[in-house]
Amino acid sequence: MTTVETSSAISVDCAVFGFDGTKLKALLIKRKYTTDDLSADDLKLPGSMILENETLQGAASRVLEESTGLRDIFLKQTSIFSDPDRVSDKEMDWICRYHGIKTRRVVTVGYYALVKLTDGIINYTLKMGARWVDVDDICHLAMDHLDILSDALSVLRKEMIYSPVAFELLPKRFTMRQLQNLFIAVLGVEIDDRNFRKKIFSTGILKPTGEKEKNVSHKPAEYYTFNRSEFRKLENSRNKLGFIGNWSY
Amino acid sequence: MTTVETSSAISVDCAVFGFDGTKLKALLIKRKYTTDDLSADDLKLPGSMILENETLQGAASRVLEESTGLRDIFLKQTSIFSDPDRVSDKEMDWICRYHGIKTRRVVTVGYYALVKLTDGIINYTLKMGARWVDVDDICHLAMDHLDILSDALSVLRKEMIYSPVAFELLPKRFTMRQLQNLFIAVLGVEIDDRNFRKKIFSTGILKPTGEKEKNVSHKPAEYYTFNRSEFRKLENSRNKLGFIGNWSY
DNA sequence: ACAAAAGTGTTCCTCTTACACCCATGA
DNA sequence: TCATGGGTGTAAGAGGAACACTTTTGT
Repeated sequence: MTTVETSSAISVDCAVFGFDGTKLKALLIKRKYTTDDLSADDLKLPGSMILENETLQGAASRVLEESTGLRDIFLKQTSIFSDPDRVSDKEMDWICRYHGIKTRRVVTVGYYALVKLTDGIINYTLKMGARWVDVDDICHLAMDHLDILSDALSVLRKEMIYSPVAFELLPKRFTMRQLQNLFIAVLGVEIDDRNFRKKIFSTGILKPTGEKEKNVSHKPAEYYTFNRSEFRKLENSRNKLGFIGNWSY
Repeated sequence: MTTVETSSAISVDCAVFGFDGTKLKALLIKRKYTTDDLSADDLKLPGSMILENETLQGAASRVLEESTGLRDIFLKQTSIFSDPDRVSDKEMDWICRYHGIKTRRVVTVGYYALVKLTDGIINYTLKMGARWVDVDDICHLAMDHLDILSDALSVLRKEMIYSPVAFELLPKRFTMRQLQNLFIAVLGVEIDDRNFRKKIFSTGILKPTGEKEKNVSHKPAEYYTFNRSEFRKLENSRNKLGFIGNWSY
């Protein structure tokens, strides 16, 4: 039996996703404190150490509110990053200085959040010195934040297929095309227009608003809303357990 | 910006599952140190604090090896349990004494492991004072370990449907009936014999051994093995991305 | 009138489901 | 010979995939 005293700092880092109608974006912030060794212009995910009386979920919510001004947004845990060497010594110095703590090790818990992008939020995040960057264009981040982001993205992909998280990324009213573009952007696949509409409508979770696009130089598209209560009903009548061994992939 | 010094002990707890041909079992251990307040006969999941230079996965592997004598078994992270009040003060005393540490808070990371039950392992675990208990019969565990176990079970259920983890729980050679019973036990559903065989065979991931049961008072069943390389092939040719919006549940 | 995106149906095919009887063995 | 579980086929229905043209609007 091992009885070594061992304790670690625990942080959360949030991959915050938004969708601009065409591209999937992630919220990145500039590191505020830089030293000679660490370049001033690299980006990181919003994150924080957890406070004494906080759950991890609570810490992640707080981070989200600090960086976007939003409460009650979709937020879910992904993985934990616990490699003892996940941050270099230099990075460790930075972290201790930035957070005003002293520790030899930081274990971080990844979260992913989904945000409905509006002008208000974009302005707010800009004011906070944050940026919404196309996920496809992100090839480097501070520390292991690219790993955390990639992991979050892969979780998002899975969830998009099996649960209606898509609607967390769309405005209240949206067109079929926006919904379809979202699937295309996140999953990176081509989707047939007709089959897509058929499939979505067959679930009955979309409610037509009767309103249409205006000032578009083509046939205006109808706006829909997500019928969450209808979805709940479907969810409860889940008799789809014949799905034994979908191992075709 | 909050700059409170904060650090926590991090532990791992492992839900270790085994299958005896009919029932799904979990490995439980008795708490070794008891006090006046804590009853001596409650059970917990195998677990440990993480050591200084260990990843979480490493700590979980170590726990598994300590409690089963096995290395290289299936092991995967589930969730993190970080409620500041997840263990009572009394429990906290026990933990500090048991692990020889001093801390105000323990965050624990859940893992689930899958073990091929053999006489060897059952004997080993018995010698270690551990027991294999029907998961259906477990209604109380120390601390929040029942939550951790339930969470692990729900992850196992999902994984059983979408990936071939079933074979981690079966001996190298197994009959169709064993495989089917495993699905029934884990998923809690009825499964039609003929459709099940058809589905499994159609994937091509089972290799007949030509060998049959002996000394059974009925037509002897054939033994099969899991064709992992064939599965890898299937896995790589995953062109099943038409699965858009399986929200029928 | 033209450019641009919205909206709409049908056919083919695969996969899922439901269902009942004979076979091989040990007792 | 009987009890026990192993092993097999088919038909009907649902859901997925592929595919092309007309409609509405702004310019």
